[in-house]
Amino acid sequence: MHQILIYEDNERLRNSLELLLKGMPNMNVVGGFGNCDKVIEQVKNLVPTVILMDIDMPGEGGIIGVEKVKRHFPEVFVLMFTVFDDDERLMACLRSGANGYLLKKTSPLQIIDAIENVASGGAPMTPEIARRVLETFKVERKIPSDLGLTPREMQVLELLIKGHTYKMIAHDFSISVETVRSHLKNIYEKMHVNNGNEAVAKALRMRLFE
Amino acid sequence: MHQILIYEDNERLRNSLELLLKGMPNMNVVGGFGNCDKVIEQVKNLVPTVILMDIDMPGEGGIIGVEKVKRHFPEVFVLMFTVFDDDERLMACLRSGANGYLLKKTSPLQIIDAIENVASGGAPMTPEIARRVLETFKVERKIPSDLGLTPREMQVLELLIKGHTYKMIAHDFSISVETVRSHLKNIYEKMHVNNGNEAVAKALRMRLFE
DNA sequence: TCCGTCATCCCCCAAAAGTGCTATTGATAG
DNA sequence: CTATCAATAGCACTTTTGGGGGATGACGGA
Repeated sequence: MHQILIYEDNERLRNSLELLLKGMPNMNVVGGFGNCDKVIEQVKNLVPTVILMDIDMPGEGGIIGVEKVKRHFPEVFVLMFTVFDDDERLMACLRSGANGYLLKKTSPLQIIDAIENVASGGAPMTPEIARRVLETFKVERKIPSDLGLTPREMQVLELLIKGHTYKMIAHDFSISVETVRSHLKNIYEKMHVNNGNEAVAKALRMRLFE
Repeated sequence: MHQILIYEDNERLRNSLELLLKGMPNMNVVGGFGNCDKVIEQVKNLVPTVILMDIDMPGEGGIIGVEKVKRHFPEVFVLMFTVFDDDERLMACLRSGANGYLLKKTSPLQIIDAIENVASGGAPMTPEIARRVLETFKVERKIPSDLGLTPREMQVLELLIKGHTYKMIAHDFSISVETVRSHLKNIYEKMHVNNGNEAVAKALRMRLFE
């Protein structure tokens, strides 16, 4: 039996949802609210297993809502339910740990499906959303920007990032400090930076290391 | 009519797939191979619209395969199809631009579905895969880890990351170098690091700045 | 009011880093 | 065979950094 809590500011829609879900034999709607202002208390009291969460609500919206819920009750499944489909909000919800993301044009049948799905550990998304999530991965792929650093230079840079001094680096590789110096000079030149701090920042931002 | 190309080293499975897909009125299997060694040529000659791609194959596997295909023919949909479900490989495929990811335990019906889905711009994933993709997002979420840095200290650290020297920072804020020094000392202590490079790396890794 | 924190400033001093040169060796590519 | 390049090393010199002190005024909470 799924215990469902609904956050949706449009009363008519909220009522429709309640009706829809109550019509299912294995679903129980434990509550419905128009904003997330008291979401923590409400979840504590009503102990839902799945939350249907609208994004755009007066007062605290669904993005703050999912954050709060997931921070305090990570075991509760949160299913975002919204008309919005901009990447900004989508990513914000996903980062906050939303378990699924439905667009409001989703059919009632699919909503039921999604609830079953999320409750059994899945992550329901409309194909459209899934596509955009994958798109993000591609975008996140960092250009294998080639600075032309030699293998040795990469090793030296790596230790520099770890906070090692020239002396320590020299010792680690059993080479002279002067050599480390030389490598660093070349590294700085290739990276177009003037000191270690900048090089470290640039290297990490380019995802040369992680 | 979907033009389908199959990469799968298990011949029996490959034949089953061909049979299955050929049984559909709107699908045409244009070819099937046991590895990706000549994937570029093959795609060029057979002009598929959708590729079913196994990951583990002798010679060039599916990960190299999807990379090649997506680099040369970004418009062709690639559907990974594998027994492997480790995060490593999954992410590698997604980053390379795979359009969907199916586990081999997926039912024939779902495979048909997935092909239709991917061809219409969706991103079919098993619920299990979708869950893990979302999981990745959560992990990537930055924890607002609190080092207890004061506002001023944050400003100083920010400039340090930009590669500014103490002197430049002092000038930027119209304060003395000694003050910058003091701030940095406090910053290093709070961050438990011993020098600027380490501080820069730690700050960026903690996503204190971006 | 007193205590803690923040931001500011100062001194000293040693260690580390950065700059500009040169130079040798071995491997590799043309 | 030569030219290039990676890796090694050195030296001289300046600037920057880090660690150890200590001090002041302002502000805010207990």
